[in-house]
Amino acid sequence: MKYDFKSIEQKWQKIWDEKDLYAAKNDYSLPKFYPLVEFPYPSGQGLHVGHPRSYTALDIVARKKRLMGYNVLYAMGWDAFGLPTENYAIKNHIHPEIVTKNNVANFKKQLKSLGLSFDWSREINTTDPDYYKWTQWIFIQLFKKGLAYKKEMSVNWCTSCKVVLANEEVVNNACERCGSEVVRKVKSQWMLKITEYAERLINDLDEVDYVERVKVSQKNWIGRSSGAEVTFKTTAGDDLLIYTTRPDTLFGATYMVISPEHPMVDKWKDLIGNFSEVEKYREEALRKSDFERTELVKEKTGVRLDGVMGINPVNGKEIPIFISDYVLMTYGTGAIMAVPAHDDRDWDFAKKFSLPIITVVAGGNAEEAAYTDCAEGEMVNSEFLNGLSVAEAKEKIIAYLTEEGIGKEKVNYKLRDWVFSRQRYWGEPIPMVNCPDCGWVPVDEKDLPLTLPDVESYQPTDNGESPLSTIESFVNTTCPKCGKAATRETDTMPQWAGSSWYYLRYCDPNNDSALASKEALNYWGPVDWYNGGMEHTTLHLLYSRFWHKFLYDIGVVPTKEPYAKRTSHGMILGENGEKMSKSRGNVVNPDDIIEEFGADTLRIYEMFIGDFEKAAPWSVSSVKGCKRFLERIWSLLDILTEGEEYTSDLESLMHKTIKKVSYDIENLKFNTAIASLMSLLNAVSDKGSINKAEFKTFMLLLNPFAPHITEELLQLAGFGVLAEECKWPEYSEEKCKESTLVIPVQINGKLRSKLSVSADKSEEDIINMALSDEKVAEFIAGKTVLKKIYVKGRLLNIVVK
RNA sequence: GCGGGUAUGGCGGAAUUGGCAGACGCGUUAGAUUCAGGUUCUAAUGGUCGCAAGGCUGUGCAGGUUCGACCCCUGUUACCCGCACCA
Repeated sequence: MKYDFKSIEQKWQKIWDEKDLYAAKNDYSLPKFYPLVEFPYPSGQGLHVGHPRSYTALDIVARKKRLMGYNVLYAMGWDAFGLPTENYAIKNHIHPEIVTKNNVANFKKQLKSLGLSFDWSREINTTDPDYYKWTQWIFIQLFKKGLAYKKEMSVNWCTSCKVVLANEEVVNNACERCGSEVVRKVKSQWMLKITEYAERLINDLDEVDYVERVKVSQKNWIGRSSGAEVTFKTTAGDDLLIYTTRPDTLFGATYMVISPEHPMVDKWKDLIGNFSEVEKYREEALRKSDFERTELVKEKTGVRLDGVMGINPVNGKEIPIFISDYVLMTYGTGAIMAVPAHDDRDWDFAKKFSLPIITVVAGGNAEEAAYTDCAEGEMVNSEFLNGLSVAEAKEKIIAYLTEEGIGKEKVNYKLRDWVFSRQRYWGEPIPMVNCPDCGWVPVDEKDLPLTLPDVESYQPTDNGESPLSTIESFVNTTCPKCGKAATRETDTMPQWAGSSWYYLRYCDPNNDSALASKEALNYWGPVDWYNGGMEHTTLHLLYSRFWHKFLYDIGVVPTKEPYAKRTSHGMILGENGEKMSKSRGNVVNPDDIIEEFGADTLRIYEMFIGDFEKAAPWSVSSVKGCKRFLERIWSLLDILTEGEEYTSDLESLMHKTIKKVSYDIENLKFNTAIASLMSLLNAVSDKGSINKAEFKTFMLLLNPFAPHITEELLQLAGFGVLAEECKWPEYSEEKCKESTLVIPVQINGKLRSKLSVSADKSEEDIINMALSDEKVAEFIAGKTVLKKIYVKGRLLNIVVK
């Protein structure tokens, strides 16, 4: 009989669907397991072969856990708001809702053809008003707690998308999505105060099981540094507040630098002798993009403010003040003290402007370079700090500054607040009303969802306002508080909003009185295992952790962290080793692979392709190899014999394979799990027969990877049950052991012989056997045996001279 | 520049975490089956010397620790990813 994958896969997908086999049970007494994969943006291009890598991996975990008796919630949905859909709608004059609907239908068909065991009854869509009702509800809660606020600010404006971008979405001063130039523009924006959670977002990483590189990138993104804020007096009378991570070096501060945007520059206009020069520099700096600023990294620029001097608070010395674009208004206080002896940037700057360099930590050579890595050094030239270590000096100076009232310990973060407004149509309307008397008032919660109005044109306006601003019936409303005429906010939310809490909705997707019931959240939360791409490890992960923590604070969710475990898969590259893209012409369409080789082959291949966490290039011939493996599995039917127990020559291998596959699935080592199943197949082929007990175990081990063919084979072999009704095979540690061992014998670390011994032989026996072994004897003849090292069951090394 | 990572056959990758390097798969070669192509089967396959038994050598490079190093330490090179003067 031929392996007809097409009809087999269709048959079983239909059966699974009809039996609703993978629906998570609402029986909260069962042990639960909640795996999660990032829900896709349903783009017009359809599924990419990268998607199934993640989905199949956790599908394997989900299927295994079900066989182990867990109640598993594995669900899928659509992160469907977003620019590409809107742009497509504008271009083709089709409502984004229709575009979304079509794309979703296509994605769903594709996902189903992969045989993924999603609970489709829990499907969600961020553009569904029943869903975004709760996205809006969360926003209102944030507003009520003072975590959403409006701010007039200079924002990144994409000249092509005509939209404000978050800092995080700007890459090299170009728009992350379209690559166009980004310029600065002042707008009033809704902001979310994620910075208030910075400390907890770092600290609570200790409580979760994330792969290390993900933790590191979260920490770097938040960027905590601890130091001190110090007040410097000036000859102008005004104070300058600076931030430093090295307050211990205060005696080495020989000048100050403030950001060109610093408000004092204007305030001192009349005092500054060279103001026209200063103004010119400032204009240049403002015009420069961040990218240009970075390109100038080698050469420091700046202008001294003539007529104003800073005063070092610890020794009263007057020091010059400069403006320079290497100091950013957006970080710290926008002003620094410069210690050229112990900071590279300050050193470069001091050299260029011939400023004094005072060493305050002994050990370096201030003439050649800044001595920055000086934690071990001893303080010098620092009056009451002399002789102390850097750490002691830090402590003492902070105590001194605090006592004198001129400074205090201070922690800073690179993390900035989240720009939450988008001037686009295809997003969740921000549910706020601007009342001339009451100010910003949230829409009454009972009036949620505030739905997107139906419009003709989604074109963004040239002045940068949202398309919603042109719809009077939407804009004009009454104040929910006082009832007077008022206007609505017309900006919409960013795509990150809907994806920040979707995993909560899966727990209870149809609830219309809460985002999910308490019982459901208590039972399912937190997500046990979340897998996704490395590209989402800073933004999406950080935003959703922030929202989750907020929801925890207001008593909505029971856990501090949303995801107990987070892993990341590597990218699938084109056959040429480059990133898959249309322009490179190396895109592989999963539909074609399924059509030609079948879903099981695609699943096996994507899991076998290499280290799950690393990028791997596509290879058509390897796909064929995986198909060949399944063909050989299929022909096991021809050599199937009766038998209720494992046969003695396969018993140990069966147990070892169960152990290996079980371990590997839990540890992201799908490639070696498959390799061990291939080895088992080779052993069975060599033997020429497989009995029913062995066959059943084999099929169950393979089932999570290749569910269709294994269901079919189990049925054909007369088991007559769904894999789902079976138990995951168990192994015994005792039976993994072989009765005879092969002990390699080394002489001076070089392999010289191998001994085949029964497993119960003692160390002494083995050494004696080795010494009388022909080859060993040859190599030790005429030499003195110095040492015999025996590693139990592993190896024997004889050291001779 | 900073942070993280990687380097193993012709290719993708294994190596129980200091104990037989190259599992498993692809590719290649030879043979069998086939009218032929494909499929399937059998065998070989890091390099090198050798008719062979076997020897030597081999995990980016240079050292070191160890009975023993792909694995640990020091230095170095190349590449990939992230961040961009964060005081």
